[in-house]
Amino acid sequence: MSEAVLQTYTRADEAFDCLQTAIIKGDLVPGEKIGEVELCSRFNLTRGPLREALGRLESRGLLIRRPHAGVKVVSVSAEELMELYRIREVMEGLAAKQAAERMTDQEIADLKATLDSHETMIEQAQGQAYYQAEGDYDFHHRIATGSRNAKLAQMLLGDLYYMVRMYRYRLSQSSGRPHRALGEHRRIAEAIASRDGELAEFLMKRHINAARENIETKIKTGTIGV
Amino acid sequence: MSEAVLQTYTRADEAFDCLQTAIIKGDLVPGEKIGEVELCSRFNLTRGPLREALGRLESRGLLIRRPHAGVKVVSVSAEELMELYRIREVMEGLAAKQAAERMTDQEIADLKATLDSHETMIEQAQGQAYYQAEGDYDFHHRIATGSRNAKLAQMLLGDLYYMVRMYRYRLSQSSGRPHRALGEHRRIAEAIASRDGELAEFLMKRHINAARENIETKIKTGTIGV
DNA sequence: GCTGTTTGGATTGTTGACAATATATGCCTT
DNA sequence: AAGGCATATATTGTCAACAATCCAAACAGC
Repeated sequence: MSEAVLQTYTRADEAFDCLQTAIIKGDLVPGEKIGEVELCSRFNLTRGPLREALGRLESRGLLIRRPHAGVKVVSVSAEELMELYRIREVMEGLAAKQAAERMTDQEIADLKATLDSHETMIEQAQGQAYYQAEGDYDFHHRIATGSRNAKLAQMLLGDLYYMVRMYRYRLSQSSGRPHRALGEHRRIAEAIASRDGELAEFLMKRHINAARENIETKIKTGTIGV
Repeated sequence: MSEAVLQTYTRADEAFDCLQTAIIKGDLVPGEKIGEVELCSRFNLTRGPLREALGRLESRGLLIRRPHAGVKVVSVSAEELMELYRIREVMEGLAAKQAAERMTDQEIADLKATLDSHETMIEQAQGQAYYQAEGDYDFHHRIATGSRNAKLAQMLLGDLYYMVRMYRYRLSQSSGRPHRALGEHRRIAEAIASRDGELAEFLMKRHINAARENIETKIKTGTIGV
């Protein structure tokens, strides 16, 4: 949670984080119109920083704001979630390719260590969806930053992942295929370790596509609903 | 410029547009620290809407804002421009693929008409870089929206294109290969018209990659500088 | 009884003033 | 004379009040 060098943490940042997590966790239900003053009293903020945070959130597409008509959290649909995964597929494929070319040996070692701890977490806390999700997020996070592509990492970490996590909370944990996902993660890490960019890209794209299909079938079979 | 249904246009939006175009056009030089009050007097704004706009711009990565230390426009590098094109390659490839699957016949006809007018523009105004750039932007814009992928279109049109256009203005027009680009555009349009998604994706990726290489060689040979 | 208008209330957008913080200058110490 | 520290200024972050706008309910007209 706490970053290394934490410059003066302004109220607007606080508001931004609060609202973002609230949206992701579903505390702010989508579609419902919500007033600024209520948000202020709910998060102990004033309207100045709040409005700045709202502007940022709107720019990131997490909420819609019509002038003089209030804000509302974006309503979600299964199709849009699928579209998000299609974007992730190509972007994370690129990230994996560039990571294979540019990651340092140390970063690769850390990546593998992450997978080890992830494995023990899965064994110990079976079905503890939260840790699985966090481990999955950590893996993809490392590859995104390892791509050495600032804009790519920004778009993945700053936009897409928050969106996906929002859906995830709403679906009360999606994947539920920890072992298979872990195996796929390992193979991606191996491809990166052997500096095989094309293979890493291919495996990553297939990995995300599999996750997408997994969710799609669950939605279609009615296992989970949106 | 003027959109069809223009909801009440708030000052913050105005500030956002002003600053964005100023950044893209280079009126705000990168790296230079600039104060809020100066920005206000320069664009006839007050600090409230200005700050909101600054938040949005920062969220989009066009400027960096350190608390109590002012804002500065992102400084650009040739490598970052190359990274942008790599992102464009995969994302627009996806857009082309989905556009081939989802565009209406009317949209495809419009796309082809766009290319026709683009051709006449190139013939009439040889070397008029501005129109070439606009035509190119129009083509890619149509495909992005035609993908029926809201988030993809938002990321392309809302983030990447502004970045690329910023660099473009700074390089005082890049491509300079209108005929070849037009031919590539036509082949992409044909692939979309024949509903061949994979081909459209392949051609689009190659098209953007070629543009990237074109700029890269120009930078390396010193034809243009950043 | 229904539609169109009008008025009232509430909410958002905006403004200006106040407080907190970082940078820069000058002084003191070594 | 050079470096570090303290102060001072200027700039940003924050706050509370004002003005503009939209939504809803009530009333009049058909």
